[in-house]
Amino acid sequence: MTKNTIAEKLVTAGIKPTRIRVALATMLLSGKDQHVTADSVVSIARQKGIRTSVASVYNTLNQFADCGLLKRIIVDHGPIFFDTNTDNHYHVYHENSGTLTDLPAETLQITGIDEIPRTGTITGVDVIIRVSA
Amino acid sequence: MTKNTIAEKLVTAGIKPTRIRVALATMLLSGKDQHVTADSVVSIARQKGIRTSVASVYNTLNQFADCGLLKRIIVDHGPIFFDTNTDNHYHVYHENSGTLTDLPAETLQITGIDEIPRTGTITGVDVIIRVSA
DNA sequence: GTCAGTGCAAACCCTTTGCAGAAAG
DNA sequence: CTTTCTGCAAAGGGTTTGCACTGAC
Repeated sequence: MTKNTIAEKLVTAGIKPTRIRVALATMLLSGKDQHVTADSVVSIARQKGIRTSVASVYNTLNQFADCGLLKRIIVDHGPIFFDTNTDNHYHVYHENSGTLTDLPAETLQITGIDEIPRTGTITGVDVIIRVSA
Repeated sequence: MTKNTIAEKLVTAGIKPTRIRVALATMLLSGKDQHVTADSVVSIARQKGIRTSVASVYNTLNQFADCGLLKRIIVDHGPIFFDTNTDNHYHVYHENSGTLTDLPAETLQITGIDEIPRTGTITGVDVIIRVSA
């Protein structure tokens, strides 16, 4: 049942629901919001008995991100975080632990974005609040 | 004259004004605001006849950033940008060209930061508006 | 049987590090 | 002379790529 809706979600996003894609989508897209790295996904997948590789995980995560099922978050030059919450929202980065937490869009009010000088369309507004203990 | 004030600026920041440090500081801190990468600094420096190496440029830029003379900007997994404008401000990232432009702090009004749930102190608020042609 | 998907290993880019030589006081 | 700085080359971390194998229709 869940598997069906996950597979459908992939099809709707324009991705063929293959074995690992469904496996990773089930891991990532059917539970609660989480921030994962490619490495953590490989570990979790293997714990669950899913046989896969780093390359396939990167391929899959990038496909998911490219079609809007995941959001990429860049906080520093370390690993890229993938956010399963694709709603418009912001992030708090805890520098000591290297972890992220979500900040719902309502928490911050940002005005003036429409007035910025630009050519083209805005594809994203990334806000990261860095905190240190 | 300029050299003296640059050297003094380094001393004030707690850095001993050595040959490349003064050379790079002169390149970066005495003109107008710019966004550079380690690689671009090496190129520019060599064009100006300054003999240096990638390692020294990284060392120097990191020292400058650590003591507040430059700001690091992370936009993606590519090279780190160093911003010579250390005032509180935000950025527009032009995805097609891979370039950054500044957005003065007054351009955006962000309210609600004080109310976010956190432990510790806020060490930075990074805002990157991504635009694509 | 065909063709996309997968996994391994190697390549890749950017950054940092180890160490010997150079420079500054 | 001593100590720090510099530069080269090698190592390092994270991601992507090339290519043969697998698996689904």
